[in-house]
Amino acid sequence: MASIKEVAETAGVSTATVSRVLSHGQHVRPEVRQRVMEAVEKLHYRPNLVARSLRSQQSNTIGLIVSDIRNPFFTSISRVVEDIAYAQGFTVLLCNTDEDANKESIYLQLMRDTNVAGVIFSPTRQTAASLSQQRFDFPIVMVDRVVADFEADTVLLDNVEAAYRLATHLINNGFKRIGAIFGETSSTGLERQQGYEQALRQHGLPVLAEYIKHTQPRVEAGYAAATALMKLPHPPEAILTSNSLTMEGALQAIRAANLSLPEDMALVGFDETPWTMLVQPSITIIAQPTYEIGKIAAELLIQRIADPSRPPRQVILRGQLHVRGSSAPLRTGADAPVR
Amino acid sequence: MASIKEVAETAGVSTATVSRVLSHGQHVRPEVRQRVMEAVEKLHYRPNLVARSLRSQQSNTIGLIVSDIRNPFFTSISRVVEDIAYAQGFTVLLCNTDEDANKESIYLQLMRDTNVAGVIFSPTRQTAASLSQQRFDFPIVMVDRVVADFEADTVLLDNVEAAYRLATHLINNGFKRIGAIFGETSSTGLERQQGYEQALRQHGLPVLAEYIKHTQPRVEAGYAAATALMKLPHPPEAILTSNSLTMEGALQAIRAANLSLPEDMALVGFDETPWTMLVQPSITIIAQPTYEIGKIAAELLIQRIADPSRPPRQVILRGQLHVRGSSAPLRTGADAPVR
DNA sequence: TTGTATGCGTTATCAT
DNA sequence: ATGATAACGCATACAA
Repeated sequence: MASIKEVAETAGVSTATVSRVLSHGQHVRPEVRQRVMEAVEKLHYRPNLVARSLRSQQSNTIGLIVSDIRNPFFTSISRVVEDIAYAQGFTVLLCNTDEDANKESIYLQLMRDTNVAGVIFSPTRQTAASLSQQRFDFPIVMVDRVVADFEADTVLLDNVEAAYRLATHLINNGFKRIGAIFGETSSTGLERQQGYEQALRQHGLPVLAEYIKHTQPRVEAGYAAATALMKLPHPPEAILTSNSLTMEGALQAIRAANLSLPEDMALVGFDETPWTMLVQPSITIIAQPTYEIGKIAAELLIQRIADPSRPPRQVILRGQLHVRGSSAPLRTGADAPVR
Repeated sequence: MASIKEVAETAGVSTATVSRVLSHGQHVRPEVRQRVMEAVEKLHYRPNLVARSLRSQQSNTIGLIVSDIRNPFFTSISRVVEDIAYAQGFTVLLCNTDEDANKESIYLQLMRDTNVAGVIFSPTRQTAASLSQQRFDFPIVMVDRVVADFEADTVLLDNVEAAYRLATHLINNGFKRIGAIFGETSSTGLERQQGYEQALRQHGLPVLAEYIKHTQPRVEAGYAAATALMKLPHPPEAILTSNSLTMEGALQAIRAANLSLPEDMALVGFDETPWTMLVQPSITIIAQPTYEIGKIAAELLIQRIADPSRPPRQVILRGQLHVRGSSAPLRTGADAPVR
């Protein structure tokens, strides 16, 4: 690979001039610029980004730290982030943490070592709690999850409201005993639990500890939790899940238990996935505006990279409730179907 | 951030010694090493990876270039690749190309500029055709798709065989008029078409051009193609799709047309996704060993980074046929269900 | 075993 | 407007 030095030589100028031409392009005669460009063409010269980064103390890489790219929510976020990054000349370092605080810490370290321009991060509660005591020399945008006492741009769903709406929908459709499965590792799970409890209380329904499960955001965990719920002496009539992975597990469990949806067990959850509309009945969900979330997060980050002094913003988006068959009203009395 | 120079000073040694301690750790007295380590601790020193990369002319970053991370196949591959990379001290640069040769070329350029250690690449046919005329100063492992006249480690499914098996399964179950939707941008689509045609011919069935659609690997494309197939004067009895995205679209189209699966229209395809087992009837598919594919690709790459002279390997894996309800035998005559 | 000095490929400062 | 040169942080050849 040709270096800037060789370009300078074949163009008959100094490396400084070549650099000027290629960077800002100011203060250089058109004729000289021409010669430089020709040399660049001829040698197929490409600036070495590593050297440039070392010298300029900045880079065009942004880190994306999420728990698992296979979670449809993060799959979608990742795609958008990469899109925006690409459009703005940035490149994306992908990091999966599996909700492991240790891995989060290691990746955060890596971000320092590698001199990234900034990071988009969806931290565990554990990491979120310790973040305020740390200093970073790059901006971090929090996505999906909140971090207390930490000045950072943040993009969130209004989780309390969304879960409240979801639970209220169930209640309005006649469900009274509503089990729930929340993520235990993230602030998101906590907030959604709040919304769920709010809805119950407001409608005079009891909040039962045995109806509330906390799990990792994983299919198997959802399956296990739903199974446990169904095995209760007095099982719930509906299950509310807080992410698509546990929702998937819960659906599998309901099927495995040979219960019919929604007569024997209703099911609602978060996140639009390919299958919520393909299964029958289709699943009632709160769709998160993943495109918007990712887009805003990436844009906030890139803005802050450009202007580190800009005051942090917190963007809170609203989910969209899609009412579908899995939570259809319970029919009782005369028009109830024969079981 | 403390630099190696500061560490050297506070430890009372030269930067060379610090570097030695931190790199191989050879040829240095235990006592001195101790002093250095203490200084490192005290200053919270971390080596600057950019500087290290510039100096050593290598890096710990590998590029992953795929068409779309949202394609479940690539989602899965990406996760495994990142896992293996992490375990081996590498980091992953994620690149989506949208089957766009231009974007592929840009990303390949970026890989050069950024001095990556290697790349895992799933190229379009267009790029694959021009790759043999290019030189890269980093190893590339091809995944999912073949590249002619290019010496590179490659990890593939036996696509011809898999599609052959899938089509044969349909034929054995009594389906004679089998439509198909193949990806038009990749070698994979072509190979699967071969297997499909082989199966038809071998069973004395005609290969009809109007039954074969070529599309982008996208849900909407699958929907459109399946719809076109169903609108044919003499529509097929079954549709074979070559990836999960078009399969999803095809299923939507079949539902929209109010046809019942598999009586009015059978459906089979590639790739295990959450929903193939959740929809009813569940979908017959060839499951690709995505974990294995990603793992082997990452391992081959890392091996080659360590030993560039190792002869290239081509690993061809076999898909697994999961027979499910969407391709259940056609019943005719006495035991046919009332329509 | 340890230190000195050089260079990796840029960009930026300071002359000219 | 252009060039010489230093510096970014590190690793290594060579000398001691």
